[in-house]
This record gives sequence, structure tokens and C-alpha cells, in this order.
Amino acid sequence: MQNILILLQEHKIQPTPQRIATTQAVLDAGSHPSADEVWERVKTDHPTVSRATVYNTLNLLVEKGVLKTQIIKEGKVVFDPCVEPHHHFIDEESDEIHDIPWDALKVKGEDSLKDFEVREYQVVLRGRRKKK
Amino acid sequence: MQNILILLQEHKIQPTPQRIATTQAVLDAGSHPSADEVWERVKTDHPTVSRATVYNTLNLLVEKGVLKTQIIKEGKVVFDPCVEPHHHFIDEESDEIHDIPWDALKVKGEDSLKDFEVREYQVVLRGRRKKK
DNA sequence: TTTAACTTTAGACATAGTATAAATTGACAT
DNA sequence: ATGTCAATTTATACTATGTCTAAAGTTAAA
Repeated sequence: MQNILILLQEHKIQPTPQRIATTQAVLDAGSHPSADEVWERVKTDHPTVSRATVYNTLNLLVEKGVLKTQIIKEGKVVFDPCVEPHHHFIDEESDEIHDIPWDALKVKGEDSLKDFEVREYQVVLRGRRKKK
Repeated sequence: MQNILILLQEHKIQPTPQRIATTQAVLDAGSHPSADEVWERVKTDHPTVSRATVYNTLNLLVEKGVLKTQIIKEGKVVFDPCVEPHHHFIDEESDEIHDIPWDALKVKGEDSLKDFEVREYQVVLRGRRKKK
């Protein structure tokens, strides 16, 4: 995609085939992939790309503000292409993570916490996704 | 402590020296220790207790409802003696986790999430703890 | 006291992630 | 085009968290 190239340039990331493939993969992955999940995806099209490069690239993308990390799943960091504030619902059956729009929930009282200077917050919900 | 013994018995956990020491350690640790932090504590008084036993015991305590795990810190599971619903504040400087009482924050809208059956939720806040 | 169930132990294994050093690539001034 | 320096990629080693296994040790209870 041409879009990926532009995206990288906009964030002052020198585009390389490996970085383009990794960025493509993390964006295509949809639901909050882990680094190794991204690596698996990258390898299908670019089998020679090393694990270290995928890790490096993902960390770079986070540093440059293209992605955000979420610490929600046990033992894994997952990457979220949505860098704007929002909440998360974890389906305990499928282990899938779903974004909840910021406006769907309203939190009151966070600025009454005397001892704490809150930089960001989110609601983390767990349960089952309803089948239709 | 005699209390620990009673606590274990109340939760149908067969008390052993190792389990008593581990339970003591996780309760004394205060702020959300990781398994290896608990192991370090146990070893000061009981140097022969194995890592596996501490892990086994902590998992057992979770299973029996004495502790709850929290997935908040990168790469670690931490244990929380407070099993009642509450929120968490993570001090990004010290990496310390602080409990926020349930009533300090009010979340609205969580039962309007059409597609999700929420079993539990919490607000996770990050920032800096104010110095007095 | 013998048996069966439970518990502990050491160590192997699995997985996620970082660090390092050598090789490769790329940018670009000459 | 060429040489050079910086950036990038790679393979591999390493660390850390956590689980699993099989053997040894305990405990309870017939």
C-alpha cells in the first residue's frame, strides 16, 4: 500500500521493506496482535525478515506514536493502532480484545484523587461477548 | 501468625510450612508483589523453599479466592490480597501500584454495551503520585 | 504400618522480550 | 560512479517469567 509509505514518512520513520511489511502486518492484524503474531504475519510474505527487526520496528512505531502498547493480556504486550483514548473489553472465552469508544463510558471522580496526578486512564472490562 | 493458618483452613487449603510462609510473605509484601518477589521474601526466612512451590502456592491461593491476579505491569503477573472490586493507579515513576477504592470513581454506561456481557471491570489510571 | 494421596523439589522446558556484534544496506558528498 | 559514514538488519546469545515433569518426601487414615 502506498498509504503505509506515507504513514511512515509522516512519522519520520525511514521506510524500508522490512518496516513497511511490519507496519502493514500490524495494521492488517486487526485485533491487538502481539509482536510474535505480527512476526508470523510478516513471514508469510517476507520469510527472511528476522524476529529482532519486527520487535525493533514495533517499538519504533510506538516511540513515534503510530501505535500504543496495551498491557492487558497475560504475559504479552499487544499493539493497538488506535492511539486515541479509549477503553477495552476482553472476551474471556476467545481472549479477544475489543475497543470500546471513549464516549461509551463516563468516568467520574478521577480528578478528585488527591494524591495522584493522572496522565491517562481507561476502563478495562472483562466478560463474554454476546452472540447474536 | 495464627491468622494465616486459620485463613488457609477457611479456604480449604491444607496448611504446610511452605504454604504458610508463602501466604505470610504475599500478605506482608504490601503493594502487589510478583511471584518472584514473593519467593525472595520467603527465602529470607526459609531458604530451602523452591521456586515451584511458591508459584504453585500463589496459584492455589488465587484459585481458592485468597488472592486475585492483576495484569497491569509489563511482563509480570502481580498478586493482590484485596479480592473485592477496586481500581488501580500505576505510578509511572516508581512503578508502584496503588489501590483506589471502588467508591472513589463512578463509571456510567457499562451496562449499555449491547454486545458484551460484563463480568467485572476496573479503571486503570497511570500517572505520577504527588509528593507531599 | 502400609498404602494412597498430596506436596515439594530440582531441573528441564516454553515463551516473551532485550542486547550485541557482525554484516548489509542506504544516503550522499565528492 | 565511488568511497565513506550512518542506519538498518540479522543471527544469536541472553534474561526473565512462568509451566511441566518425574522423583522424592510427607501426611492422613485405614
